[in-house]
Amino acid sequence: MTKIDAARLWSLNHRLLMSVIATVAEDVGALGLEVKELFVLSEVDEHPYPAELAAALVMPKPSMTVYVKRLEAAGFLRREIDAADLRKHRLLMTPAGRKAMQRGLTLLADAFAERLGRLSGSEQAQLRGLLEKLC
Amino acid sequence: MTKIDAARLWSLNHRLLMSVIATVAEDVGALGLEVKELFVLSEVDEHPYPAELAAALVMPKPSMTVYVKRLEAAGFLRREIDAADLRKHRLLMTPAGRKAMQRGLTLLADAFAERLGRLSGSEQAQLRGLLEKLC
DNA sequence: TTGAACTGGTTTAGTCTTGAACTACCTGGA
DNA sequence: TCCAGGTAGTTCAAGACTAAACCAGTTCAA
Repeated sequence: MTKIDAARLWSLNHRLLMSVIATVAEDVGALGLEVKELFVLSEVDEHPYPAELAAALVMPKPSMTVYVKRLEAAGFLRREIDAADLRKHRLLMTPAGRKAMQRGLTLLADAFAERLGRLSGSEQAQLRGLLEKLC
Repeated sequence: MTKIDAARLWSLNHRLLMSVIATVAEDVGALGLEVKELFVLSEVDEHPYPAELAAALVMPKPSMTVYVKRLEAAGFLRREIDAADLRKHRLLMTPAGRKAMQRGLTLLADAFAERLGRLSGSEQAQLRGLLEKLC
């Protein structure tokens, strides 16, 4: 694969993601969530601290402050001081947050699945394996 | 593949792309280009009008106005009125623009290739085939 | 214990992005 | 010909984003 081919591959991939986001933005918004907020929510269980989340999602810390604040105001997230390190804010998803997250992820998955539908089952499994190696 | 799996797959893919962008941002900037401007440049040959470009790259028209203006000011692009339709601005890449584009794409490809290096040659070919079906 | 260096999170201030409204132009039907 | 409805591109104001500076709490070597 030449270098320009790799860039082309990258660009195809990028366009795919952007168009899936554009497709679901409105329906996700109806849940009271922005798409980026949905991504944040979806990683809270695995990365329960803002700084960790920011690193995991490749976004600056101040942006995370904003998202967490909005998610908290919307009742999707609670935060409590970590007893072991008083600088840290441990994030906890509320039941409403979990529900919104699951609905949002379903919307995203449906839109993506519509694209994925162009692949056979075994091709989908292949793709999954390849992407996991890349991440 | 369940719906949540598809969302997971999507999220893996998204994180991969964002981290590749973050990696190359500085070096691409040294060429006098933002990463998004690089994407714009790379599609100019195929979509020589701003509205077309905006649609192809899944971005709003006003953003395209800004990018085109910057690329023009940087000497990477020229624009001329389309004789057949005076509303249209036909975009033409300058030699400097083409050079910057090629260098930028190489940087992007290198960063992506570093990730791709985790895959065997046949796996890379598989990935390419799968993404082409999806786009 | 002290304090220098570090880390988590927030604030601020300035930049970037984009929805809505606009101008200029095109098209097709009366 | 004329005009109503549509498209290309821009402008502007408002909202989103983030780099830099900051505060609070932690760590660890002296």
